[in-house]
Amino acid sequence: MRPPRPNRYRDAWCGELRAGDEGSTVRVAGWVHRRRDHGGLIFIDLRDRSGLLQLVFHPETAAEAHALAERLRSEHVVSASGRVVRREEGNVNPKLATGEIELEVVEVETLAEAATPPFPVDEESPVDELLRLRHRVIDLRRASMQHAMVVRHTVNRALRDYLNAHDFLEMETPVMTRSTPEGARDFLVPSRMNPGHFYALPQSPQLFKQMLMMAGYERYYQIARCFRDEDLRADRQPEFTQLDLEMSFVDGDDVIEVNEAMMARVFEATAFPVGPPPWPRMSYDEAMARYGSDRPDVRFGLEIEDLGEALAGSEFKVFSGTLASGGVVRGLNANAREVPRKDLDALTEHVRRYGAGGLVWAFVLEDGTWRSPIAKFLTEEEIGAVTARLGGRAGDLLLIVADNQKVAATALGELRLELSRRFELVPAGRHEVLWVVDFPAFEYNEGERRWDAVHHPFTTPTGDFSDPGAMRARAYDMILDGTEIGGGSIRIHRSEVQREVFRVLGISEQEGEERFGFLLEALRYGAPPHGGIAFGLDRVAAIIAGRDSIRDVIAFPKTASGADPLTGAPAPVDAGQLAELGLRLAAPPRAGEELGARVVAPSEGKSP
RNA sequence: GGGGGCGUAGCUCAGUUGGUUAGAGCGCCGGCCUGUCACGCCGGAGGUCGCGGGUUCGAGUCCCGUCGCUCCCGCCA
Repeated sequence: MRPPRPNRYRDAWCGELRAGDEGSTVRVAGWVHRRRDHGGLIFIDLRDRSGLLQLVFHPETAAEAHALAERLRSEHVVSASGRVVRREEGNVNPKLATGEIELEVVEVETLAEAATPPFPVDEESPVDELLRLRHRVIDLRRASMQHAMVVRHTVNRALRDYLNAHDFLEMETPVMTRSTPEGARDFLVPSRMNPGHFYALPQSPQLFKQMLMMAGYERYYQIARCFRDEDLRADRQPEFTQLDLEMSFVDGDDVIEVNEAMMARVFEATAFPVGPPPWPRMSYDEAMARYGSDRPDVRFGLEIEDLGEALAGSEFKVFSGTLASGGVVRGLNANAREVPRKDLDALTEHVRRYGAGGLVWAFVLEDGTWRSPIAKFLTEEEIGAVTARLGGRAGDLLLIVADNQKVAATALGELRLELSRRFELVPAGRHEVLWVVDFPAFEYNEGERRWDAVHHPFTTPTGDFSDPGAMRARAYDMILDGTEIGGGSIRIHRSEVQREVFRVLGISEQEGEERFGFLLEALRYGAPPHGGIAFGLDRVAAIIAGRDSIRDVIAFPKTASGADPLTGAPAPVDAGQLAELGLRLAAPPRAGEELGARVVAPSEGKSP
């Protein structure tokens, strides 16, 4: 960090003083991280954003400062001046960047006292996340949180640096808008001036950025807040941040190349170990077949193989019946490892969660036969063929699922991931980026009995509209370590194609006009071929910072129930506000005291 | 909407088969301590066992309900 502008509070950063500063007189300011009072000598670790610095208070040479230091407590805010001295041999603390020196304090001023924090500002013990969120200001002081925030900033800065240098314009789009349909539920904002009418918060700036292309802006980007009113997960928040970008007169290759260069810059800036682009591209079909997922984690093996050929003539009904009805039999080789019966049952339970009827397990024995509940139903040839297909050797555990194509793929894909967690199959420090391409354009929704867009309704499809299931989308996803971090496509730039897609999706002429009339109209006045992508910045930052939850890279996140324990949002509003908006509640709000925000307030009222 | 885990001191947790006055470490407060760095030593305070109901002579412990946190399925790119 650059030195601070000298003022009455400080002229140096705590964490940046070094042996070379020995002898200089400096003033530092920050929070009391720890105090070690020896009765005579007092040591205080002072913390600011740059790090820790040990202050020493000598009773003889600085009696007044020493007396004041006796009263200092954790998290008090102070400004202290003194002389930087080199520590004696043996007193050096190698764990501290500033460990070779310390500040011999001459004068200290308390700028603010602090109530005892509800939990320590250190990394030693885990703290309940609700408590961390309730006291987020304290939590954000911790070094690991500050690091996560810096990582996030570094990601943002690298993105902006790259895009600014490549003629992208940073442009803003409305947050109060008409719903842009990505399929999720919208957050709504009632309009006071238009009773009964609502704005929607954007699920993404999708249509606006397309219209910017139609307006001739060529290259656009935005770090955009997006909103989706759906149930949360560790990697999903009701509001989240996307890097959104769009380019005109481009093909998929153009977009992919720009984004590879951009993300390579991000990985470099954050010292995240990923190989240089170009990164591999894998078709959707291949990803589903080999990894059972459209966001394959390729950091470990355990690839899925099709066993249909090996079992084509099998008499075993579970296999023959599945194959006869158009299903598949697939499996993977979990390699040689001790897996007790209890764990096999747990793995079976795991695949059942994804719809599979069951899981067949088989241990390959020295003589090539199997120890397996189904061994007696298969011929020696079939066992040999399956073992060969899976590359099985003595001691290996083979796992097999028979089901329809989609269930078998998903179940085995999730089984792979579960095995990698259980047996820690991902090598430490290994990270892999790849693109998944050639997605199907449409997917048949059995429940609703209609076609859904796999990407979104504005993606250019290829193929014949008479057979939507066979059409492909000009779409691409960037996958990092088995997480989709970005997804984009070449958009539709001709209104007749857009109308055809709406027709496939069952959106009537009238409905299309009502919901997307503005887009269709813009298309009529000359739209350039264009395409772009959006990255989930929270996910990118979380992976790079090594965090399991995106909440750890968001300064003020919400809990899994969508509440903010810090501010108490969401909260009831008074009757007057509702009346102004022309709204009346169907049911009274639950008592505020019951909300998580108010339940835990352990140190309230405890002041210094 | 469904399933799993969790809820005991400020924090992190233990608490046996239901049994007297609910414990530990850290933190906090007080005392001692001049080279510590998660300082050390001595002493002390601190509890609506999430909340409500039930069973029981007796409930932190068993049952029912409920609230909250969290992970997952559904949902959601």
